[in-house]
Amino acid sequence: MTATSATASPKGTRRRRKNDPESVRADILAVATREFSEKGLSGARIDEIAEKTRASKRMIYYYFSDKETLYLHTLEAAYQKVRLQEAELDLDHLAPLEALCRLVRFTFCHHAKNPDFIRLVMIENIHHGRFLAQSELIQSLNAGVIDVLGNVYSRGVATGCFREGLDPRELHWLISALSFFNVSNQHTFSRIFDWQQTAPENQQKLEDHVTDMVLRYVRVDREAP
Amino acid sequence: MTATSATASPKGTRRRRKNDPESVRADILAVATREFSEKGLSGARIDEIAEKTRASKRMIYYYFSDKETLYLHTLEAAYQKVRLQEAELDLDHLAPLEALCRLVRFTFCHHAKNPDFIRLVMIENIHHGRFLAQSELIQSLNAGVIDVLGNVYSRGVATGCFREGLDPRELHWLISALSFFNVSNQHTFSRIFDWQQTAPENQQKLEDHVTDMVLRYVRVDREAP
DNA sequence: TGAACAATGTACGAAATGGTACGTTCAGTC
DNA sequence: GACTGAACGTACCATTTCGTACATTGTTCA
Repeated sequence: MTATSATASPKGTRRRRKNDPESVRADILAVATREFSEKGLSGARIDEIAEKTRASKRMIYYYFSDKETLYLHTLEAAYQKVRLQEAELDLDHLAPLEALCRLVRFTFCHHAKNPDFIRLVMIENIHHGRFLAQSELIQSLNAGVIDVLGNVYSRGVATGCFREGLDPRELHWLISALSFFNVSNQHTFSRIFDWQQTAPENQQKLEDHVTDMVLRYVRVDREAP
Repeated sequence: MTATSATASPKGTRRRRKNDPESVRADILAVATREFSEKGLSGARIDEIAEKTRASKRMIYYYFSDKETLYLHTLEAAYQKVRLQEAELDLDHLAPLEALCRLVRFTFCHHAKNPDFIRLVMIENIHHGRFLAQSELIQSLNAGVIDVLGNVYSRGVATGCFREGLDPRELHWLISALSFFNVSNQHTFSRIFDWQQTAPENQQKLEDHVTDMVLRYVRVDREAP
């Protein structure tokens, strides 16, 4: 257990400040993530972030220079977090078909479980990806994702259960699209079509659809009997 | 030809104001659409919209009360415009398979051609669809979309070329997801995977993938020879 | 022609907002 | 213990930004 709240102090004693740079920085980043992902770059307010932090506004500028830099760090931290989670997925010991099935289901659920991240990516796209463009960190983080899928795919082609000629990057695009949209457009879609998209039973349906759709697309046409 | 710019006047003559409420309103809405879709609700500035308009800031408030109401009207107008374009699609005279193919390709291209609309929908989702929820207009506009797809689908089931048991609404969800993502995430995807997604040849590839994927999903499994 | 109302221009106000100046306290080093 | 740089608090500033008050011009209709 590390040093905690500086406000907790022996009663009556004049409260002494306790320096804890690491946790202050982390706290700011956590609050900023919530605020930016909720309200966007222009919608989020530095003053509000400051209020919700244990630290003060001064500290935000001390560690992050300005609003846009704070946003960039938020984005980077978010990518780092999700890619770390994804790295836990181990597909090498599975047969290609099962591996792909597992990968798709994981991607779908993983997106659904990280709406903050999805929203940050949406917001970054609204800004034409100009912050992401500044970050070599994010670029490098994501290179591996395609390789994982590429391995599964080529194993499947070798085994004869997957069609030839598909590009892993395009395949990843298809899987991402279906998983991303599930989170990004849940509000408009639910309201327009009067459909509780986020209800567990509907989420299950969609996950099955998406998985099934991808597998049907990649699998070889049914072999003649 | 209707009344035009009030700035054009016989030389030397003291410029007289010409009232043209319809076009002023339309002009404001057009500029607001660009600004909101580019920068979001909180990012767009009323003053900037006013500057880019032939009218003045006063007029914005005169016709649209406040910023949020202007945004709502922008959103409604955008939905109206795209649904009108979609209504031109006539599928009844086509065989189910061709009709579905045509519908998917149309949806994909239509999204690609209307990035402003897509961005507004993204922005609306960032706001949890709370403005869309206020608009009965938008709700009613979209009801028909499912019916069109539903008709094609049931015709296909009747003909025996489509599988049974699929829900038109869920089918629409899948088609939307693939078409929407193509526009909404083009920036991050292009940058992260170093892939010119918007290049014509890649757009063609994606359109083919998406169409093929949907058709494979809906078609009956290959009939035994 | 002249009310009466709709449409428009100009200038301004109050609050919000990003950012900073300046001073104080903490923690490690000689 | 004195010194130094990092870590932090408070108060403040300049600008932006939404919105409005007030005056003026256009248009329609009796």
